[in-house]
Amino acid sequence: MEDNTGGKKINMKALAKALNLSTATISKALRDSYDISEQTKARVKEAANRLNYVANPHASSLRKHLSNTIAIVIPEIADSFFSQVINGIESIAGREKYHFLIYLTHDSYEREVSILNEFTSGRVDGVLISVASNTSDTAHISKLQQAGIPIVFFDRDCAQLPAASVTTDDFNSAYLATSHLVEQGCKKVSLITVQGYVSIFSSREEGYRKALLDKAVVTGSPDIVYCTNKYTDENITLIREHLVSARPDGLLLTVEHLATSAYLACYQMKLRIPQDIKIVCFTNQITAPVLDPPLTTILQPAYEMGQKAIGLLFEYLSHNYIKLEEEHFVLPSRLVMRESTKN
Amino acid sequence: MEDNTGGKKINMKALAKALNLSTATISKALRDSYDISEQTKARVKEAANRLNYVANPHASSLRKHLSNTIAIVIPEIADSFFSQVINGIESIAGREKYHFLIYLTHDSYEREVSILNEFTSGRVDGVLISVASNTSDTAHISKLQQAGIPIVFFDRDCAQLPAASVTTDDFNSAYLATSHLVEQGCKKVSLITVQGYVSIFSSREEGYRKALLDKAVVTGSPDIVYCTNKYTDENITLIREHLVSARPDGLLLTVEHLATSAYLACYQMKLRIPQDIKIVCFTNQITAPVLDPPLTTILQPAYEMGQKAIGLLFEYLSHNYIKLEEEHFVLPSRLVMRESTKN
DNA sequence: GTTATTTACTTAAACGTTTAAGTAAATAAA
DNA sequence: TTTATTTACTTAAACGTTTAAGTAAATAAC
Repeated sequence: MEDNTGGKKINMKALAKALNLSTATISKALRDSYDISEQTKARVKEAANRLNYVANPHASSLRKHLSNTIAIVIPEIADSFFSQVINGIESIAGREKYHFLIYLTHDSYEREVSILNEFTSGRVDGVLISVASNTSDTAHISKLQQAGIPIVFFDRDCAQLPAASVTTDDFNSAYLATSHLVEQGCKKVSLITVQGYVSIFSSREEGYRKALLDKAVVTGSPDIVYCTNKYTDENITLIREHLVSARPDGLLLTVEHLATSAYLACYQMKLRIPQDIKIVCFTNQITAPVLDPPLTTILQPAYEMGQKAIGLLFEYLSHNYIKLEEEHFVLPSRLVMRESTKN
Repeated sequence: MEDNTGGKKINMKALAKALNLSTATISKALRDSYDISEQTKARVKEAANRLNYVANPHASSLRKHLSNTIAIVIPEIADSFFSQVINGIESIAGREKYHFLIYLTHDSYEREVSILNEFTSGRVDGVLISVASNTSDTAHISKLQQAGIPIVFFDRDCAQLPAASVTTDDFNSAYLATSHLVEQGCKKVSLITVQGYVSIFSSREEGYRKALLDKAVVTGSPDIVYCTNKYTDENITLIREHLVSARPDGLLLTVEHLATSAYLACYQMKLRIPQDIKIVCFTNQITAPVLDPPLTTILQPAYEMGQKAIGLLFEYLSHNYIKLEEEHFVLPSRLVMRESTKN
């Protein structure tokens, strides 16, 4: 590592000496400064290329107060939603000179705090974050903003904070999905969700509640099961118990991994989907159409959300002065109807 | 950004002045150096904490020639395999002081080359990579090794290179899966795969071929369809055409996203799984047991591969001198039998 | 009581860039 | 021809750490 005898660590000074120029000239030539002759630029670039010179990013960042690095902070990655978001981000940013640091909070507030606190150090130029579901105190986020680090929320935002956000219409989607279940004949729709302070869960819950209220004539009262936010057998048990005790004929699932758990719970209970119970899930899994039965989903614009979020950040960073805290985008989700809610 | 009037960018010098100490003392106190008194250490740490001081990582990295950053280079992220690998990596490294840069090659050799070339700059202390499927020339990798940057391959390695690798037993898994299909009664098993120089694909193909050879009495000759390595309608068409022209009664799918495509193709052709055609797929998707019908899978130890790969890198980086190029781990995959191959 | 050692610091150089300021030579303007 | 401007560089400081080397005071050894 330190003494890599093989690789000759070529730096700017070495390059300068090789070309009999000053490091200043090298630096400017490589960045196409106007006050270097074309001839010299060509000479420098050729040599840099030939010797595999790549500028040390730590030195540059230190000097320029710019890291050309963005932090992506998400709860989990084993989820097609976040995977697609990252793809969206990368589709915009890959061609730029930016680098991406990825941090997983595992949906823990404490981890989120300690991760974000570190960002005041200049490690990153901006942050894209989908907050942990139990994040209610937002001091760590405000602190970062006060330190001048731009933040864009995506998917899960903190409504109370003045910060840019790119979300989808969770309330509406849940409302539509619940209505859809009722319209397909469900008399007793339960919500299977996870506990959290985060807007997406509360919005989805509210959308669900509102739909039931509006359809009060045909539906029972809200009935909600709170699962853990990871794929475990525990959730299957929770859902099964609920199926036994509450006997719902419709389920709205708010998280991707709950689809598998709910299906398995129904199989185990010998409940037929959609004859005995109808199911809708918020998910972007590509397998939805080949499930047994094909799953009606609320498909979120994950890729586009990633693109929009990084787009906002870049716009801010390139000093096209936008007021980040005033930027709020709500991209529409889409209800994709399949067999699991067939009448 | 530059003049963040609100946030007072506190650095070591400011902290030193506030405590009437030199920066050297601050630096050492924060790193628990033996030649600072306990009293002073406490004072420094308290102040650092109170003032939200976080050391500038660019300055540290520049001075120490260590970035505490690892690059993860993968083809795609919209894939539960790589998601799980990243989770595995993070499970080991999250508690350490390391940061992760993520790079997507989109399975393009050219992108891979340009990404890796940049790593000679000192940006990262090590690289975890799963190479692009069309990577055959490995000069870019050797170059990095010669520059002293440790590399660990996972999943997709370059067999011809002397470098650490953590893979799974692709040949064997494909062999077992193919044999399983034959044992379940298939007379004509086709391989649906993607083209690539990468060992996983060639190994899986060889395992498939070998199994057919060994079972020559009952099976037809190898029949292989090469799809594109992303989830597109084009692949569904390719598979359908193959179903028509070759009339296989068994399919071995080598990539996760092909499961959905193959199922849809069969549905469209009114082929019943497993009665008319049996299917096995290399996939870690959690929905496998709730597909129609439940899918027999080759489940790869993705999480464990991530853990092992980062473990090797850390072992090397902490100067427990291991010869990285001699470390080769093959973790077993598991054939999980379900309805899709039922007799 | 003098000398050696230890303790707890400080000084200053270094890491590899970038950039403001400076400069000599060439060209243009007067 | 003298002065002003432009061209194409160089010098040197700065970014914020870390660390080798130095040092004064306190303690220990003799």
